[in-house]
Amino acid sequence: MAEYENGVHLDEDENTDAGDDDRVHEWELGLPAIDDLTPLSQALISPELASAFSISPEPYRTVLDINRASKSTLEVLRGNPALSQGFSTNNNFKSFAESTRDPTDTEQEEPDRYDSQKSQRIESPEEADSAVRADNSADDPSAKTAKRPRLVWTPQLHRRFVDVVAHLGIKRAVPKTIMQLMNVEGLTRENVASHLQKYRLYLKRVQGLPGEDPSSSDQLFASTPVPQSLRENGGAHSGHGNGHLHVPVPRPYGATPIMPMPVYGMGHHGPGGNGPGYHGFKPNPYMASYTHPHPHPHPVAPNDK
DNA sequence: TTCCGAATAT
DNA sequence: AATATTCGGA
Repeated sequence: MAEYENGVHLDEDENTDAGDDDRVHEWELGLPAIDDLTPLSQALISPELASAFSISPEPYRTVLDINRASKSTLEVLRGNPALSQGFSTNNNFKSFAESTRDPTDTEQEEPDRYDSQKSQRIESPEEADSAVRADNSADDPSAKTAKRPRLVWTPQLHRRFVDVVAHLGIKRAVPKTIMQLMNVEGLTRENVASHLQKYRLYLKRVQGLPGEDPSSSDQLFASTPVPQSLRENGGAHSGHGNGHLHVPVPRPYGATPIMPMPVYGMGHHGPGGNGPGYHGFKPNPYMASYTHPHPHPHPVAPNDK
């Protein structure tokens, strides 16, 4: 399937050597924010639909592969021939807005970036790429020993999280792996573990008891669709040798596309009247993959533990 | 030894 | 409530 796709093309009419970095930068700025794109984990068509129409299953590819690929792409774009590997600690996309920063800076740890302009958070890829902390007073450059400020799970981060977890499937979704695949600067395994714990609780709640008052649920979680790949399934991945065994039950569309309403953005307040209807997110082209909490939608091998 | 996950702490 | 830390067990 196509990856993040943007119909952007470069104009070749001008110089091609001199201000390359600038041009690349400019080009990058024109790209949609990472969160505006349909997530990699989200199949463009539902599995049911795919098999119903005999669409060849997408070759298995891990997010890791994709990350690596995009990294190479970026490096090629900026003419960096150093294509050595080793990604888990490298950040692919940063340095976007970093051209304005000190170019001699070699350090790239320490995820400290917090907007002093609280009212305007620009949605950009790097926003989700570095963990946003609530404090940036400590400047100990060593990532160890220094107590990191509490991680704030912004909608962007959570999105990424859900994305990765969905990709892995509930069984493979363990903190370390999630953390690696999320590839968020400064994000620790503990951070993920903690969030994962909570997320699992949330899933249990929601999948168990249908028809609940949305107001009683977490805003953050409620605003993110629960991928069907999380339905106590091994994760629809490489595992099966040849999967003709599935009984796809093609469900025609017109089902019940849920469009979770994002209501976050500002800090803690009750459901009182909020001023500006802050919407940071455009509706996602999610397919109707998740209708109502039906216990067993599909051919699911109860392959839990 | 590293990692996971539940319990517990802040 | 949200996130961190602890801790027993795989």
